[in-house]
Amino acid sequence: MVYRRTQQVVKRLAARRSAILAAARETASEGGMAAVQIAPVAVRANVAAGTVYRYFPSKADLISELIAEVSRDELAAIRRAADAAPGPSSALAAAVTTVAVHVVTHRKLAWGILAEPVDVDVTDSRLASRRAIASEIDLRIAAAVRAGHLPAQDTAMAATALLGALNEALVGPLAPDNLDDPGRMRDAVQTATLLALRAVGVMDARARGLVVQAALPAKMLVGA
Amino acid sequence: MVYRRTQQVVKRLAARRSAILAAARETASEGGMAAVQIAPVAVRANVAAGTVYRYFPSKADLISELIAEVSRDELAAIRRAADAAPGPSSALAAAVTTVAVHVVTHRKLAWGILAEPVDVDVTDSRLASRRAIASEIDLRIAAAVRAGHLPAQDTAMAATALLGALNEALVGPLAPDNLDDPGRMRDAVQTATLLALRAVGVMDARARGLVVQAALPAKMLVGA
DNA sequence: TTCCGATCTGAATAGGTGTTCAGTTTTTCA
DNA sequence: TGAAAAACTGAACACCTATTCAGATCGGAA
Repeated sequence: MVYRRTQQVVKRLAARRSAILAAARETASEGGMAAVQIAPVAVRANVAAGTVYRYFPSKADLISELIAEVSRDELAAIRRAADAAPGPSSALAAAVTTVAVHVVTHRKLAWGILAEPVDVDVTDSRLASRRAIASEIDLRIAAAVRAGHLPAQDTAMAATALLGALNEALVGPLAPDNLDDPGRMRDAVQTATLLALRAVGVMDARARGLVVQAALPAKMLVGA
Repeated sequence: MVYRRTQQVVKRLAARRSAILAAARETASEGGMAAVQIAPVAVRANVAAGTVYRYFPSKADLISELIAEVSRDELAAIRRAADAAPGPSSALAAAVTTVAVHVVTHRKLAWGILAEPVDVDVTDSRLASRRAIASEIDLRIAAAVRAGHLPAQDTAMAATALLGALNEALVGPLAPDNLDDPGRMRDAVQTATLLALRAVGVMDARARGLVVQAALPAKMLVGA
């Protein structure tokens, strides 16, 4: 054996891998998944097209990992926000608001991860991503139900529907325009969150209160 | 002028056009939009691939018209159901139930029309389709608000979110399995409809009643 | 310094499907 | 019946981008 991966090399390899993923993420954020093509991503990451294949077996794997990464970040943010809340209802509201804020602030990326047509099959990672977020919301709904704050219900379907409502209202093609305007964005987030919370049975008045409370911490997360 | 389109020919042309569209629709129903390729559709419609292009300028046009057609049918069903209802709340419930029943009974088609990746750009027709359905729901929500049955709200976003909830819960990748089983299907439709109605502010108890009432007519529509 | 394997490069390749079009068939009408 | 026009056929083409791979370069050990 005359060659061994030195620490330095290991680091550089890892850095390159990250660079490629980051390039893919930036590209998706700017131009949607359609823009995530091997050649442009490679250029952005300062490598040749062929090099991408030394790090990812295929484009599908690259995009899958991009989806997984974004999904992990989002999940972490949701947990952070929810765990900081004083009770189950607040936690749910915080979780939902966090999702809402995240998707409006990264609409193209969110759309790309959720539903934008891609030429490779990323069904599985999209499913996993959805499942992860939905499970987390499911847990929070279930906790609120146990606390007697919400009516008994099919929490899995409730979580799914809640996210569907949020996504369609905020990132789907029928989402309001001018969501880049901070004021409109805040309104949209609050309105959508209110709808989502009412869907699972939070009473209207209570929901409004929770939304307003939850909005601040979630807003702060954006800067982080 | 030595050639004129005779009535017979006009009919045959129209029939062929319909046959091609029908073939596309069947193909989409069975295999999703991904299966809608020119060659297979042409075979199914008993024409050559080239002939498709005498009726539709491009695959994008073919699919766009497929989307528009399905959308028209759906809209008509919604209106029929809602108009038959005794009051604004019932009308809304009937409309929502109709959508729910339609999407669960034609899940692949619904998914294809809503969100499945397609290799051609059908953004516009998808948008138009969503907009048409959403507008109709919007109207119904607004009517219920005017009647004092629902709190004042952003009816446009409410309609969008409501449909998002329904679609995600019933046709999205997280929808329950075994929706082919009639019992499960009925449960899923009722649960999703309940969630959707609560989102726009229908009180829980009232919503349950409306859902049960609306379910029957909507079920009947399926057979029609 | 020198050698060898790992890594990188980027032009060439591959594969799949929408689209075209030259030739064939069908239809109309004098 | 014959001629002209429309309609149809289906094999060939075009296009696009993921993927490959032979050669160039880099990094580590003796």
